[in-house]
Parts: sequence; structure tokens; C-alpha cells
Amino acid sequence: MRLVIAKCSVDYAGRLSAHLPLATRLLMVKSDGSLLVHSDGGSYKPLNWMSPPCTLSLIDPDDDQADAGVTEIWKVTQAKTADMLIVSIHEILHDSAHELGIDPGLQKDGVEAHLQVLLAEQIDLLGDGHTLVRREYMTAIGPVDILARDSKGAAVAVELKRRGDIDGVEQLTRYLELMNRDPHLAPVTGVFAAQEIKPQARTLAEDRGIRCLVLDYDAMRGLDDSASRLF
Amino acid sequence: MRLVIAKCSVDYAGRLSAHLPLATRLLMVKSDGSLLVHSDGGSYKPLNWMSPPCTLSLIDPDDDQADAGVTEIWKVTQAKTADMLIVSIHEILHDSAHELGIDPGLQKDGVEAHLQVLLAEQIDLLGDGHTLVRREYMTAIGPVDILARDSKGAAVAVELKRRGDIDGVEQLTRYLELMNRDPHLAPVTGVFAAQEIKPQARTLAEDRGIRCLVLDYDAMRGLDDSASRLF
DNA sequence: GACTAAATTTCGGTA
DNA sequence: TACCGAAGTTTAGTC
Repeated sequence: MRLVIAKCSVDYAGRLSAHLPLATRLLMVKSDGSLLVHSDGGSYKPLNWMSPPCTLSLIDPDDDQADAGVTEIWKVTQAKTADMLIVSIHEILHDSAHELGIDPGLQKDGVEAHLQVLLAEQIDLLGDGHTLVRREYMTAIGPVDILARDSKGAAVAVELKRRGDIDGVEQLTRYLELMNRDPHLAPVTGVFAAQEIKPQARTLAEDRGIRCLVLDYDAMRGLDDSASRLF
Repeated sequence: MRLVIAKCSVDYAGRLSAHLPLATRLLMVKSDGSLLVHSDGGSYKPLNWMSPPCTLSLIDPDDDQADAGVTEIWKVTQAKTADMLIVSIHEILHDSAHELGIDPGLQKDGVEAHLQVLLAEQIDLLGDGHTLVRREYMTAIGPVDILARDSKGAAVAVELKRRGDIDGVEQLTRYLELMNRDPHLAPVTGVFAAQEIKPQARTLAEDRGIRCLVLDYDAMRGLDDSASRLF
């Protein structure tokens, strides 16, 4: 990534035409050649940009442009759409390059993780008399989302998903198979809990004796609001 | 604007919960306190961000965090929504601050300007036998978008708008009044051209003998495609 | 891979 | 100032 602070004007020609008058801005050149032109305010949207895949090439300013104070011109083009971004640079105030590497990317564990916390707090949603053993109960093949005990003290393993699909049922099945070999736990029953459970997944789960539980995230969140306000 | 390249992990708690694992990223702190976390790829949307108005405060890492390698923690909060962004910094690789000043902002002269170019090229959209005199024909009270002549050689003044509103009709009326005083031009007829003409504007225009012309931007653009490919 | 729907959307314009 | 709709939308999930 290259970061340039420069006094520049910018012209875009593509799906629309747009112009940025001469001012000092941040030019962010990403490693895929894409360019973002940011001002020192506003929200996350750049003033102007070119999406990847695109190529950046330098152009020498002609005499008129040189007379107007342009020292270099960046031409960013996108092969696919024939869009074009022209950055006319008058002065570079900062210029640095950095190796960032590929990014592992955003984990929107948001809903599932939050659901896990909420269901742990509202464990009786599993049924009257249920008690929480713990969240992320570790097994040899990975953590079970929630381990609880029913009113009779029998172990209940809960697999939580935002969208309940067949994959989740298979996952829970593997956990149950393993846990039921453990004499301290067996017999373990399974609960497949999700905001939304696909018909195929429900059929498979119930065929295997796994109970399905549809969770109302908003309602659970609403009950938790008092706790949230403590932050 | 402050630019920081740092090895960091990021957590967001607000309308959803999200997590960014430890990696090297760009942290852009704008003068309004807002923060953008960018990776070296993807499009213009940051991996994570906090919209203004918000405040950034530094927190000392506790012992556990310090043991994990966290050297400093940024806490960015938004007053209104109670959203919170936590940046746990492990290592700062670059840190610089820059004065950018306020930005004049984007001029999307795009559609209207482009329409003007296209209509000038396709001047016969005004009617058979029309010829272009020039775009931006200057008068004492400002430039008329397009001046043309019809098949009989009579002057035609065109006011172009993306959305044809009453204002535009009034504007054209003023131009026509002025131009019709010029013996070299008179008699000048008016054409109010827009992608969309509001009923009120159409009524007013036709009442004043101004012809209304609805332009099909996409079709005009399509005809222009061959020319665009020359770039 | 194309298509559809949501987004921590943002950004205009209009009532 | 609040609501509504488009965006050079982007992004994630489904078919």
C-alpha cells in the first residue's frame, strides 16, 4: 500500500463524470492497483476511487498542465468498464509505501457469538429447569457451543447457528457421537438452535433425535437490553 | 488526518459484533475523530470503521493484554448510537499526521454536462435539419446550455436539466427574453430538455411557447459508445 | 458463475 | 429536519 498526501485535482469519467477541485487529499494506492481519494472528513466513502482490477500509469503533464503547476498525472483505468480516473498532482506532501500482507478478513461472529451469550443467559429457552454447564465446552474434535443439563440432570449439547443448515446438524451429530462415548456425560441429547432452520436440516435433525429450536434474536436481545445499558 | 500502519486486532460492538484478527492494517484517523481500518485490497469500503461524530480515547492495556503483546488500545465511541470500536495495537510501523484542510467536495457535473455533450453531438434530436451553433453560448446573464439553428436557420436556445423543474423554465425564459432583444439572433425559440420533466414545468413551459424535450440518456449514451471506444 | 437481497450502508433530494 | 430512494453502490448468500 502506498500512501500519498498531495495537493491535487481529480477527474473521473465513466458511469458518470465528476471533478474534484484542487485541494490537499490522501491518495491510497492499494496493492491491486486500486486507488482511493480521501478527504479529512465525511464517512468511509472516498471522495472518488477506482475499484480493482485496475492499472495505474504515470503520464507526463503537457506544457499547459505544467504551466498550471501539475507535476505529475496518474491515470487509473479499469479494463472491464473502461472507467478512468485522472489525478493531476500539483505537490506531494507525503509519500510512503507499506507491506501489509493479505488480511484474514472480518469475522462477523456477531450474531452467532451474541446468540451464544444470550442463550447462555436465557438457558431456560431450552426448556424449564435447564441449567448452564458452560459455553464453548471443549471436546476432542472442537468446542460445543453450549453444554447444559435438563431438569433431570441429563446433558444437553447445543449447536448454535445463525442459519440452521444441514452442515450444522452434521456437526452436532459428530459431537453427540463423541460425547455419548463419555460415561460422565452420556446420555447426551442434542439441540439444534438457530434463528432460522431450513426444512431439510430440520428433517435430518429430527430424524436423528435432535431437537430443533428457533431463536428470536430480537426478543432475546430485548431481554438483554438492561444488561447492554450497563456498558 | 493521522495515518498509522499498525499490527492490530479490531473489535466492533454496536449494531452487530465483529472481529478482525491480528494483522497489519492502515488506521486512518480523520480530523472529526472518525476512524477507518483499511486492508491492502478490496474496494473502497474499510474492513471496519466508526462514523462521525465520535471520539477516540487511549486506554492502557491491562496485564493480560500487555502479556499478549498489546502496546496500546484505541477506544472509539459514538455518542449517539453507543457503538464502540476497540483497536488493540501490537506494533506501530508508521505514524504520521497531515493537515488537509476542508475539501471543496465532489462536483458531479456528470449527468448534465454529459447530456450537454451528447445533445450537441446528436443535435438532430431537436428536430430534423437542426445544426449546432455552440455549447455554453454566453449571454450577459450567463451561458445558455446549447444554441442551435433549426432547418430554416432560426435560433434555438436549449436549457438542459437532469430533472426538468420550474426553475429551469424560468431560467430559460430569462435567456429567451434577453436573446430576443438581440437583432442578430431574434426570433429565438426555446427548448427545455431534460431526462424527466415535471408536469408543472411542462405546463409552464408550453404556456410560454417553450418546447419540451425528454431525453433518453441511456439511448444517447449508447449511440455515443463508438466514440467512447476511441479513448 | 449469475442473481438476489441486505448493508454498521452513504448520499442526495424533497416534503 | 425527517423521510424516501438511488448509488460509479458493495457484499454476502443462494441458485
